[in-house]
Amino acid sequence: MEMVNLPPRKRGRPPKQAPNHAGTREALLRAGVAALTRKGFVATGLDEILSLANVPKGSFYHYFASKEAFGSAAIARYGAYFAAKLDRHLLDESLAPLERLRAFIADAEAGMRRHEFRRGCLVGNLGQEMSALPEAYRDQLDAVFVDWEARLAACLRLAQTRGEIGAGRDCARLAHFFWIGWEGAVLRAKLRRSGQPLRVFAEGFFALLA
Amino acid sequence: MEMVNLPPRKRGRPPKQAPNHAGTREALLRAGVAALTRKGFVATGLDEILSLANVPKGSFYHYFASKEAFGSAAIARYGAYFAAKLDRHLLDESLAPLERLRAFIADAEAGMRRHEFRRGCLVGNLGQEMSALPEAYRDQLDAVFVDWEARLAACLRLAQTRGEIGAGRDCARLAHFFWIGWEGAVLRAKLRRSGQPLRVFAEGFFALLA
DNA sequence: AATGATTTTAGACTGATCGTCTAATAAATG
DNA sequence: CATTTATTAGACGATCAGTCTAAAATCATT
Repeated sequence: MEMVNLPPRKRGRPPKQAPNHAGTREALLRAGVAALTRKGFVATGLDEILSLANVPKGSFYHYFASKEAFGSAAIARYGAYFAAKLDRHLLDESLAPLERLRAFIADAEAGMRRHEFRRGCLVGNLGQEMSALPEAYRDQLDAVFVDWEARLAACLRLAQTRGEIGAGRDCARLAHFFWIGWEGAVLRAKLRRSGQPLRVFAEGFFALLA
Repeated sequence: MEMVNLPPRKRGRPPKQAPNHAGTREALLRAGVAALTRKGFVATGLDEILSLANVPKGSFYHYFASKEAFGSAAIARYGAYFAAKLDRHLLDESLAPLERLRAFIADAEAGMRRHEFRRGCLVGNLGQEMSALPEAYRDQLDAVFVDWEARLAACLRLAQTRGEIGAGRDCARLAHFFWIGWEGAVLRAKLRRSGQPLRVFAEGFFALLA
């Protein structure tokens, strides 16, 4: 865990000088993302997030209007965090395009292994729970997938111009295919506590490109 | 919904002659499978299952030791129900092997559409929730996947003997790949309320076989 | 420096809902 | 008629998301 035991929060208005400013809100979001990535929305209680972040309940409702609003912020945070991770690999000019994708996949597996395959994908988790969630999450979750797909599609198109993928292939569709299956692989990896499903899916995907 | 408004249950031992309510346990399981398929384990309250099945709360704990035991029975029930559905298609000798798989996929999509894409796969749902579930579910859920994979692998091997799949391919691995990705496709179909992700994944899978 | 406004934390409290359990009831059994 | 077996009614304590009041620490104004 990234326990960050900061000095205990003090009551009252914080000093303007100390850039501790957004610290509490940040800590809540970090703890929330971790919890939602592991257990999903419904199974995660506020108290759990609170004690994980070492923040009292009164603060939570100062920074967020409701659990629903908090979840929405957590989705946005995770989507952006993951998009950055994607770009770090997919725009890495020191590698050939498809090698970048492989690097991302290896990174993702390492990340899951680091947490003993107890954490999955926040977006996948909440997508699965959608029937029990605020309807407003639907479009937000879908938009995150669309964003990730666009980043992957760009990388695939680059691979295409370099002849690593046949000229006739629809890269947007391949990217769509990838994320559909990838979420299934993450689910299965969590169930089996193993990176093998990730590798099986990746191998199949690359075979499909060839 | 399959509402079955029977006469209200009476207290005490039921008369042997009138087995009108011999199906209490059945009704609970049916309602439970429907609820778990839609909302997963954590988000499904007992009261919801109870009112859906028109069964009083006291009865629940007569037939099941706990919610955990009930969930386990629901997994078994769903696994068997789905295996039967799989066999109905994959063993259909009036079709070529790969056409059988296509028939199953079309059936599954029709099933999801019938419920407006609000229900997904019970095993996928609970797999995703695993971090918040009784640890005993893990092996049970995995075993269901292994079973489904074996049935698909047999069908693929048959296709292989008829030349529909290249002789060098590992059918067990292909079947594994299929179920990994299929669960992702179901997840996505539920999120988008559309059968398109199912078709995109299926198309990719068949392209992989060719 | 004194005052009042602003921002944040403390944590008890509420009503709803959760899973579980005990006692009561009704038929079967001998 | 007494006992056993099968089933249900509803109470129970725990926990949930969310609210509210008050206290505390700083800022802004003078």
